[in-house]
Amino acid sequence: MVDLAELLSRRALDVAPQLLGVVFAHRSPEGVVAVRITEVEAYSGDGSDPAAHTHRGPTPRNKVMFGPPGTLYVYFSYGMHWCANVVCSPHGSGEAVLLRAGEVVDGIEVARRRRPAARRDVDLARGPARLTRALAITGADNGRNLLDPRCTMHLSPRAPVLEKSQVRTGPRVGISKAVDLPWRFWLDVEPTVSESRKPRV
DNA sequence: CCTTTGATCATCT
DNA sequence: GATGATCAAAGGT
Repeated sequence: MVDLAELLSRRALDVAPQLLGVVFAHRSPEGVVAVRITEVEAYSGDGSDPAAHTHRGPTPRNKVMFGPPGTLYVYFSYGMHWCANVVCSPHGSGEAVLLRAGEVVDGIEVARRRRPAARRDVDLARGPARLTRALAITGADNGRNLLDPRCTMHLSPRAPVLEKSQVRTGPRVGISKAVDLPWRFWLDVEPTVSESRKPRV
């Protein structure tokens, strides 16, 4: 429905729900793995979001988050995991959307090999670090731009039309500041989003 | 189903 | 020196 470059030219809070249903594909020597995004979180760079990595200004780690829209911001978490964000607009504002979960829609055999601990296929990319592992995203990919046609990773150029009732919102996960802001978005009736993380309304 | 705990280290204070 | 945008295994209910 919406052109990708145009979509990413908006604020993270607007971009986040519109990334739901978009397919993230990564081709590598092992083959292509593609994931349909089912859960995201917005991190705002306007100073209103103390949970954002950019809240205290640029550092060596977060500098790519201040880059142009479409940049992939990948950071190392809890001493062993990678998590991936898509940088939003305006350029330099430090806004991004964290990719939290998805459904593997292509390359499932490769994804299973990368995620041997997953007991069920819905667990392959359920969780931000599981998603990066299924897609083989690491710190080496930090700073790549998804809008660059030469990039081995890309988002499907058009987002699907979603029923408004399909998009749910709630608090973000795993943070200690701004815990009440409802800036997490996910697709309802989604087995790739943990039931315990779907607050009742 | 749920809760607890260990793993493991870059980053920032 | 403490924290953290996490995960998986283990044990309890």
